[in-house]
Amino acid sequence: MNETTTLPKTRDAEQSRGRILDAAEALFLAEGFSRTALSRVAARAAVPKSLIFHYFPTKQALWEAVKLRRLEGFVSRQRELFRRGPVTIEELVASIRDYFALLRDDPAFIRLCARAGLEPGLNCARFDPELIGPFIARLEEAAARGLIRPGIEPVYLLALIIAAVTQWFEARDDFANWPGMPANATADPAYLETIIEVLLHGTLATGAAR
Amino acid sequence: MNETTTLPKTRDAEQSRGRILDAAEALFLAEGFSRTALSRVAARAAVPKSLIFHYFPTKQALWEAVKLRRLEGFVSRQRELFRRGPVTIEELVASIRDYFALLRDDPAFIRLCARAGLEPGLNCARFDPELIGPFIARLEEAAARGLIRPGIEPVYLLALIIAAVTQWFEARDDFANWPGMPANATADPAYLETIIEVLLHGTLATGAAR
DNA sequence: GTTTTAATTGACCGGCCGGTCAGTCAGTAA
DNA sequence: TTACTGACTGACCGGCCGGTCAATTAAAAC
Repeated sequence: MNETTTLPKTRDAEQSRGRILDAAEALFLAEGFSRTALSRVAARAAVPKSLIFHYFPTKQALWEAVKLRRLEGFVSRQRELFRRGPVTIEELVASIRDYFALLRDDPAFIRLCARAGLEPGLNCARFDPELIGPFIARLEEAAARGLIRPGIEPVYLLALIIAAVTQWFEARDDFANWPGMPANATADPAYLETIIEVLLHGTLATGAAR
Repeated sequence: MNETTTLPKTRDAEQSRGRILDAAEALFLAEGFSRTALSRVAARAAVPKSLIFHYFPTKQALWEAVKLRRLEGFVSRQRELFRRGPVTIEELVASIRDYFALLRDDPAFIRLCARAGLEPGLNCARFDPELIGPFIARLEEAAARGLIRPGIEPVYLLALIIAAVTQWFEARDDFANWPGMPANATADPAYLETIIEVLLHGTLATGAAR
């Protein structure tokens, strides 16, 4: 009967705020912004609804806060990953693997990107130009060194790489219905190896193949 | 003053239904399902709100009808396109070009896929297994004939191709912000040619390159 | 011309939901 | 003790929105 044991007895603003954000993130990602009633967010966070308005002026602001929190984590990891662009073939391959793992290990982020992309304003899928710029520059450098076959523009090559990885996770459930497509656990690495194989052989100048 | 001239005086069920579907599609795609009030759909279609319920039992049913109508058109064209899988290299390239053009010329469909993909139920991006099956079979045939380099599984290759094309249009606006990325009109064909180049050279067995 | 059918209309409703507000309560510093 | 701050609460509201209904009218069937 006494359910107050689960509730935090001590007043802890940070924790309360965090609980609200957790609940909101879960519900927003599961059912979308408009279909999530703040009353349900409050229920899930085990706080009265009005407490939400104590921390966030409006429902929209709560959504922004949710996005911001997720985005910060992702961007920092992404930045870490992309800071040094690839110079050698091995580094290029490693970058692809890292990015693949980044998305694979954070499935909620994919859904958040998809939801956010439909709305005006912040778009999580967007890479910072400062982030993507150096990466492209390194690719152009590699092209100048004759590593990449002439005629292949680095911008589009990078777009292709990112598209190949991103779309895999966005449409994984569709692909899963294809005849001959195994379960995720085995399809993930198989797809990764395949695209690396294709991209490398399709990109590298003849003679530079590993 | 007299604005009834724009309204259809004659009773035409099919036309009324069509107007409602048109208005609903435009608003649903622009703002999403939950955020679109039926009153606004009615206003845009220039019919009383209750007429919507004459044709569609519920708001959800209206959304399903919108999806179905778009999907039918797309699927029939897609089916037409994919019926005969590629046998020669030229046909494979032609398939990629066709699919690219299909998405490029129907931007609303992309957004519909994105919106629908977030909801349980019908998923537009999904290809029929009966549609994808023969296509994969042809690719496997080509692999058996030694046209495709060994070690490349046709399932993943096809996933890569579709991912490359689909994601380009889903994230075009993000890519547009990259340094060195031209406007859509010029980026579209350039990207298409690049991915064809990469995919072909990455896929074909040595000696089979065009 | 009469009957039947179906398209069309506007008035109306009940419930839900974002947001408000007037306060209470727990910690804290003097 | 007291005064004060800010976290916290629950009751409440106004409006919007999906959905209903009874009535009306144009077309079709006879």
